[in-house]
Parts: sequence; structure tokens; C-alpha cells
Amino acid sequence: MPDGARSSRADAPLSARAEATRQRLLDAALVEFSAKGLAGARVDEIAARAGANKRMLYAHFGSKEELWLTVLEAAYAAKRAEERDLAVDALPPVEAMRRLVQFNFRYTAAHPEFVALLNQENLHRAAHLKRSGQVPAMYSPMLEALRGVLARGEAGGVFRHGVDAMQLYITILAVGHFYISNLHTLGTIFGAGLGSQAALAAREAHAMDVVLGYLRP
Amino acid sequence: MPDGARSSRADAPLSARAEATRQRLLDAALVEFSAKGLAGARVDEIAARAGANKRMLYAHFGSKEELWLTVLEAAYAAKRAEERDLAVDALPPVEAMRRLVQFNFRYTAAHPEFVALLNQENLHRAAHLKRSGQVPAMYSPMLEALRGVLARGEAGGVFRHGVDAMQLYITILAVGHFYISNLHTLGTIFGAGLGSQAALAAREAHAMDVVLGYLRP
DNA sequence: CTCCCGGGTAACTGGTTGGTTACTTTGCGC
DNA sequence: GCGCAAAGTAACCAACCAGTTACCCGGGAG
Repeated sequence: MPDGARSSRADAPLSARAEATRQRLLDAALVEFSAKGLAGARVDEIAARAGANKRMLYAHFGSKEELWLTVLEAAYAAKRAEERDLAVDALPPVEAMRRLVQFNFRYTAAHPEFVALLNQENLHRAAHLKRSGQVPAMYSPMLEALRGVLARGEAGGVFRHGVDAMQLYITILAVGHFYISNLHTLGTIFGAGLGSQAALAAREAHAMDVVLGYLRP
Repeated sequence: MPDGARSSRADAPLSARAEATRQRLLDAALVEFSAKGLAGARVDEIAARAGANKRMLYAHFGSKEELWLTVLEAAYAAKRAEERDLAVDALPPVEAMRRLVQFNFRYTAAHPEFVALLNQENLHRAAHLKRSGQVPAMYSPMLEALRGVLARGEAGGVFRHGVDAMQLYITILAVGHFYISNLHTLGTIFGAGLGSQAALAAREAHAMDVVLGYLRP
């Protein structure tokens, strides 16, 4: 059998040079996949962009789909890691909620590749993600934080009662994700410029208004 | 030069049989494109699914990309047409707003293919849509209706002041679109069942709560 | 110095894919 | 019913593409 994704035996330490190549391949794959999708991306282009060779790509990742999954897992892990730094427990509920909405919007705006990756993966009905050992177990720190803030605000009488944390979490993701994801088609209706700093700031302010306006008791 | 997208001379009437074949090709293309994306869809499969031949596909549409654009234009036109039937001018503002949100959510839930098409087109930075003569000029009746309802509600003191119609329009689209678009990846976090009738109804209720809650003065 | 192996290269392959060409069938006007 | 253009078929093609194979190189251990 071919050596597949492992270089020699299971989880060998991997030399510094090999690790660097692997990372360059991963970076290149993120760019290509998010720009052209899974089907549209070309393995040769990824290798070329990484300044590496197809052989190395297959040595490290085994297949195009396995590479896709690895890229996706890394993107999820990166977002979860940033979420973990969100310190909202000490803040008063309204301030805390503001932080959560702001964090999410800015992360989404700063990482359109993650948005593109998610859209693509959903086209495939999350077939790769479901096979992932990591991601399904990777609970969202932001969701957890949201639950806490919601409970505190409700108890303190500054938020309305009966809010479903999951639904609100999805809504907070939605108001940012949809805007970034559909920038170009929305641009054909509202004219270009939706991606400008000013437009992004306006959208962020609106997202904040919607969430906090909704949450009023 | 080849005859391209026109069968004989410009906009010939097209016989009933040819028209039927064209429509079958269009239907098949919608299914394939929305399931696999532009790059992932196969021209042969579209022709086969339509019970037709690749030759006919190229006779009618000229190229895969032209077919894609035609499918996209048809999908937009279908939604705009349904929006046109939305009679909200006679309703009191809150009821009217309810209708708009409900219409949008249900249309999105009933037409996941349109969602998939939009996501794909955004991956291509709306390159095809921008070349379309129709779509950019196809103003949204729902956006127009929203402006009216918003103005009436504001004047009547039942809605808050200073709401940006475009931002709210995008938000109303977002709360439905994101949920449908990301059903499968969200499913890896929250477990399956997000697509069930009960879950859809819960999401619709939440979307309504958010919009109307936000709009309170 | 030299052996050796992980890391790297380039050329190849078999199946696919968008698009075309040469040819046959269908049905409508006369 | 017949002539002929429109509609349809199938075989073909060149480019492409994921994945593989045969081979090379450089540097660390002995």
C-alpha cells in the first residue's frame, strides 16, 4: 500500500523542512479552494502556488478531498481559537453582547475565505466535515459565552425572556455571513461599494442595532 | 461561425418541441448546477437528465457558462415574480412586515436550489450576473414594498425611527438564507433535524421575533 | 568520506470533459 | 406524399486533471 498521509510511521515527528512545505501547501490550498471551490480548484495550481510539487501534496495529504478536509479543519480551529480569547464574563450583559456581535462581524469580514469554505462545504452537504474527528467535537466557545450572557441579561432584566440561545447564535452569524458571502450579488442590486470600510462599518452598526433592539425586554 | 445560442436568425419563434427540449434542459441544469455548482456540474449529465443530447444543449445555450447564466436569470425572475404578488400595501404595518418576513423565509426554505445558485455565483464574484442584461435591472418588488411598510410604520409610531431599508432588507434575507444555506454545517454542531418541519417553523418564528422586536420604537 | 533515506522533481497515464462534426430522423408547408 | 429545414443522434477530439511512477539530491549519522 502507498504511504498515504503519513511520511513513515504513524505521526512521525516530521522534520522542520517537511513541516514548512506542509504549511505552504495548506496556505496555498486555502487560497485556491476559497477562490474556486473544491471542484474548481486545481491540484497542480495548489502545488505550484506553494512552490512545491504535486508529489509532496499527495505525500502529505493523500488526496484532494483529504486536503480539503484538513484546510477546513484548520479554518474552524482558527476561528474557535480566537473565540476562546473573548472575555465577556466580567462585562455587563449589554456590553458583553456587543462584544460578541462585534467579534463575529469583524472576524467574518476579515476572513471571507472561511465564508467561502463553509458555503462550499454546505454544497457538499457537509460530507467531509461529518467525517472529521475534530470539528464535530469542537464546541463553539462563542456559543457557550452567548448562553451565559443571555442568562445574566435575562436575570438582570436587561434582556427579554425566552430567547433561544441557538437561534440567536445562528442569527448573529447570519447577519454577518450573508452580507460577506453575498457581497457581489447584492452589489448588482445596490451598486458596488458594499465592501468599503464605510459600508462594512454601517453593516456592523446595523447588526448591532438588530440584535440589541431585539433583545430589549 | 457556429449558430451559437440562436437556432436560425435572431429570436426565431422556436417550435413547440424545441421549446420543450429547451425547458427540460433548463430544469435539468438547475438540478445539476444547484447540487454540484458550476465547476462540479457535468454537461453530459445535464443533457442526459433532460433526456436530450449535448448537441442540443450547445445549440440552445452556446456554452456551459451561458447556460449557467440563463438558469440564474430564470431563478431570479421566478422569485421576483412571486414577490410581485405580495400585497402588503393595504395591511397595517406590523401585519405587512410579518408577511414580508414570512414570505421570504418560506420562499428560501422551499427553494434551496436558489440559495445554492446564489452562493456559487458569489464564489465567482457575480461575474456572470454582472454580464446579465436582465438581472441588474430587475428591481426587487419586496425591497420596494419594504420601503413603503417601513415608512408607514415609522409615521404611525409603531416602528422605530431611522431604520435603513436596505440594511433591513439584507437582514431579512440573511436570517433565512444563512439557515438554509448552512443547514449541513450547522447540523454538525447542533445535531441533525434542523431541516425538519418543526425546526423550520421554530426558525421562522425566531426570524419574525427578531425583525419585529428590533423594529419596536 | 560515504552510505542512506527523507524530501524533492519531472515525466507519464488513464479516464474525463467541454465542445464539435458528420450524419439521421421528424414534422410542417405545399 | 414530398421536399426540406429544424431537431436530434452518436462518434469523435484535444485539452485537462487527479493521481502515480521512476528517478535525483542533499545532509546527517557512523
